[in-house]
Amino acid sequence: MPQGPSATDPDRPRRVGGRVRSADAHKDALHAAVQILEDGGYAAVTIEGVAARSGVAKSTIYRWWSSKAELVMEAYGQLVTERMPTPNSNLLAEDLTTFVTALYRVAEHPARVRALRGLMAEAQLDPVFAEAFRRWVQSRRDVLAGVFTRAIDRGELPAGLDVGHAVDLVFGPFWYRLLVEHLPVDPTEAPTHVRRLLHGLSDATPRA
Amino acid sequence: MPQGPSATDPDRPRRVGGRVRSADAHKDALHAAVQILEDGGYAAVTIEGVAARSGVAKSTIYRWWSSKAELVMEAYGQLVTERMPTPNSNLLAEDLTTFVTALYRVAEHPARVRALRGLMAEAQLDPVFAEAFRRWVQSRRDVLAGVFTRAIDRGELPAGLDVGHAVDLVFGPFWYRLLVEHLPVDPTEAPTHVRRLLHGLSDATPRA
Amino acid sequence: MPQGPSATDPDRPRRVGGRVRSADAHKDALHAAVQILEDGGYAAVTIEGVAARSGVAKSTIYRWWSSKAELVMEAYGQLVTERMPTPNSNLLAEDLTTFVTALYRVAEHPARVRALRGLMAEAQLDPVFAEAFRRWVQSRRDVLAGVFTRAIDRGELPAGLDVGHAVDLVFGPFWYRLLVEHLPVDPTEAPTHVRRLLHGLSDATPRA
Amino acid sequence: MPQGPSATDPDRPRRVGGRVRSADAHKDALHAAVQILEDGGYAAVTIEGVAARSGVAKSTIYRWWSSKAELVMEAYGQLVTERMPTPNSNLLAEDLTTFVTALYRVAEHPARVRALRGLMAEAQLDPVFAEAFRRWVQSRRDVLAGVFTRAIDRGELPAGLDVGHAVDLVFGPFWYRLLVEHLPVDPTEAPTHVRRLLHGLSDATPRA
DNA sequence: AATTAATCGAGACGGTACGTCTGGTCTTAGA
DNA sequence: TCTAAGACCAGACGTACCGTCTCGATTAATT
Repeated sequence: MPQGPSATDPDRPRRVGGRVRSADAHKDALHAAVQILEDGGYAAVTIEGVAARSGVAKSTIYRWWSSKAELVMEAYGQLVTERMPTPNSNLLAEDLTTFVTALYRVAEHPARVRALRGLMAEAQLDPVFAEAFRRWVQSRRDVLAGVFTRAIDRGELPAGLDVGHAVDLVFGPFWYRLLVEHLPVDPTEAPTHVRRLLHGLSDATPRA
Repeated sequence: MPQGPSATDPDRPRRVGGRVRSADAHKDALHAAVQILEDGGYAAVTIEGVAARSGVAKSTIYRWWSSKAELVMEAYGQLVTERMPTPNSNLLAEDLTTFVTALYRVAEHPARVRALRGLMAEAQLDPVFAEAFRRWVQSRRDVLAGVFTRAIDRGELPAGLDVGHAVDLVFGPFWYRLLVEHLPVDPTEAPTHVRRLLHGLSDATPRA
Repeated sequence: MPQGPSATDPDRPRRVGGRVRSADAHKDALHAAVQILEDGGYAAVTIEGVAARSGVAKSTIYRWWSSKAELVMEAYGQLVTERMPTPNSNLLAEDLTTFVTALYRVAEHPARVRALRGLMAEAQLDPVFAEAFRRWVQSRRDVLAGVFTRAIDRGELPAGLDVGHAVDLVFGPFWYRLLVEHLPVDPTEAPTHVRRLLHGLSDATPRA
Repeated sequence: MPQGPSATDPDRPRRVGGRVRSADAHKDALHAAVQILEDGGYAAVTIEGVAARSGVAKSTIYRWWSSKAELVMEAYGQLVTERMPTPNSNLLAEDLTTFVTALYRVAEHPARVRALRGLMAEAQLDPVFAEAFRRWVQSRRDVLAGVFTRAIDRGELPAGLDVGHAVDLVFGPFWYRLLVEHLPVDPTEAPTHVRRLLHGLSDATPRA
C-alpha cells in the first residue's frame, strides 16, 4: 500500500482507447467512505451508501474495489501506515519505546481505531480480503522484526530469540485492547510495557 | 456466563401463568447454530437458517436471543469456557504453562477457531454485542488474573506488577495469531512462551 | 342473531360442574373490539389487539368466537339490526319509505358503516364466515320481502313480481354506495328513491 | 385505467440511464398472480407466493405495485373492462339490455367473480387502494351514465332523472348478488330486470 | 369438606407473510 | 470504452398476528 502506484491509482497511464478514468469518481468514493466511517463506524459503511453519498455509481465502485473492506483499506490503511516510524538508534530499548509509543498513539484517533477494528472484522468474515489484510499486517510486522534483528546482531538479544513471537508480544496486546476495549491503549504506558517485555514479569524493577 | 442461570436459561422458574418454556426448542436452536457454524463459519449462521435447520420457529428464536451473536455466544462461549482449567499449583511457571497450553489447544479445533474469530468480528460491528462479548472475555481474563495475583501473594512476582498488562501479554498474542493467521498457534510452544514472558526477551536462556 | 340464545350467549345453562362463564370477559372483549374498530377501522381489529386491550386472554376469545368477524358481528350486527323497523301500514309506498329511510340512516353512524363494510369484506375472504353473514343478510331481506308480499296480497303489486329482485333493488344500491363511496347515502333521498322504484325510470313525475 | 399509460406501464420512456424495465418480469408477475387467484381465490394471493411462482424477485414486485390489490387490479381490471360494451342504439331498452346482459355474463367466469369480490374486499380494508378502486368503478359507471344521458336527450327519460341513482339501480343489485351470493346472477334475467327498472315495480306487465 | 369440571389469565409454540434492506449482476444511454 | 443510472434476482432481516397449546389458579355444583 505505501510502496508504488497501486492498481487503482487514477493517474496510471491508459492502455488503449475509451473514456478516461474519472479521478473525481475515485476520489469522491474514497472521501465518502471516510466520511461515513467517521460518522457512523465501519458497520455503517455500505457500497450502496457510498454510492449514494458520493454520486458515484455502484457499478463503478465495484469495478475498482472488490469489497467495502478494500475500499476502506485504501482510504485508511495508508493513513495509518505513513505515520509509523522505522526507528534505528543503536539501543533496543529506545527503538522499541519509539515504536510502541507511535503505535499506541493510533488509539488517539477514534476514526482510525474504528477503521482498524472494521478491517480486522472484515478479515474474519471474508477469506479473500483476509489475504490482503494479512499482507498489510505482515508489512507492519517486518518493520518491527527489523528492530529485533538488528538488536540480535548487536548482541543485545540472544541469537536464538523467536522473533515472530517477540513481534507478537508487541502487536498482540495492542490489537487485543483495541478490539476488546477492556482497557485503554495509553501511549504513556509504552515505556513501562517495553521494560516489562525486555526483562520479564519476574523482574522486580521495571521502573528502574 | 459461568455463574448463575442466564436470562435464557430454560429452567428458570415461571413468574405467573403461561405455557412452560420448551427446553427442546432452546436446545435445538443452540445445536443447529453450532452445526451451521462448524459447517460454514460464522457468516453462514443466519436466524433464518437456524430456524429452518432446528425446526424452531423464527419468532421463538427472536424471543430468546436478540441476535445471532447472542445465540452463538451462548452455544460456544460455554463450550469453550468449560474446557479451560483454573490451575492452582504453588508454582507460577507451572500454572501458566498449564493455562497457556490449554489455551493454545483451542486452535486445534478449527470449528472453535472459526467461532471465536466470528464472535470477535461481530463485536467490532455491533456495539451492543460488544458489551456481552467483553463480559465473557473479562470472565476469562479473571481466571488468569487470579493466577498472577496468587503468584504476587507468594512473592513470585513483584507487588507492583500491572496484572492487566500481564494478562494481555498472554491473551493478546494468542488472539492476534488466531485472527491474522500470520503464524500458527502451537501448544508445544507454550512452555517457551511462558519462559519468555517470565524472564524477558533479553534473557539468554529461555530454554534453561 | 336477534332470535333465541346464540352459541355465545353468556347466560346459557352450564352442562354440569365447572367454573361459570365470565360475563365480564365476554363484555370486555366485545367492548374492546368496538373501541378498536371505531379508532382504527376494521383492519385494525386483531384478536391479539382485542386481547391486549381488554385484558381477556387470547384463548378465551377463541373459545367463544371463531374469528374476528364473528366477534365484530356480535358486537355490531345486533346494534345495526335492532334499529330496523318492520313497517306494516296498508300502503306500500309508506312502508317502503319508512324502511328505506331507516336503512339509509345507518350511514349516519360512521362506526356502523365501518363495521358493515368490514363484515362484507370478511365475507369475501372467509367462506365459513360468508355463510353466517349470508344468514344475517337473509334475515334482513326477509323483513323487506314481507313488505312486498303483503303489497302483492293487497293487489298493490302484480302477482308475478320477482320479490327477490325487488328486495335487491332496495339493498343493492344501498350496499353499493356504502362500499364504494362514490355517492353519499342520504336518508332524505329515500322518498325519491322509493318513487323511482315503484314507477320506473321512465316515469316523468317521480315527485308528484 | 382505460386512458393513457399507467405508472406501471413497462413501455413508458426512461428518463436517462439505467437498465431498461423488464417486460418479462412485469408479464410473469401478472400471470402468476392470475394463476394463483384462479387456483385459490383472492386470499391465496400473496406477494411472497407471486414472487415464488413467477421467479420475479419480491423487491421487483414491490417496485411496481404497492400492494397485491394493485397487482390483481392491473391483471383483472383490464380483463373485465375490455369485454364490456358501450352500447349506442337509439333505443334505451335495447342499450340497457345489451349492457346488463354483458354485465351479468361476468358471473359466468368464477375466476373473475373471485377477483371482483377480492378487489371489493381489499377496498374495504385499505383506504389507499379504495381510491384507485373507486376510480375504476367510476370509469365503469360513466359508460352507463352515458347511455342514460343520451336517452334523456332523446326524450326517452325525464329530464330531471337522477342519473347517479339510475346507475346504482343497475350496478347495485349486481354487486350485491355477487358479494352475498344469496341469489345467482343470471344473464337470461337481464331483459326482465331492465323492464322492471324502466317501468317500476307497480307495472303489471313487465314481460310485455 | 372434598371432588370434579369448566373457566380464566398468561404466554410460549410453530408458522406465514409482511415490507425493507443489501449485495452483487446486468443492461442501457450518453459522454 | 467507460460512467451513471437503475432494474434485476436473491435472500436475510426483524415484526406482527395467526391459531394452538400448556400451565397454575379460580370458581361453582356435585358428592
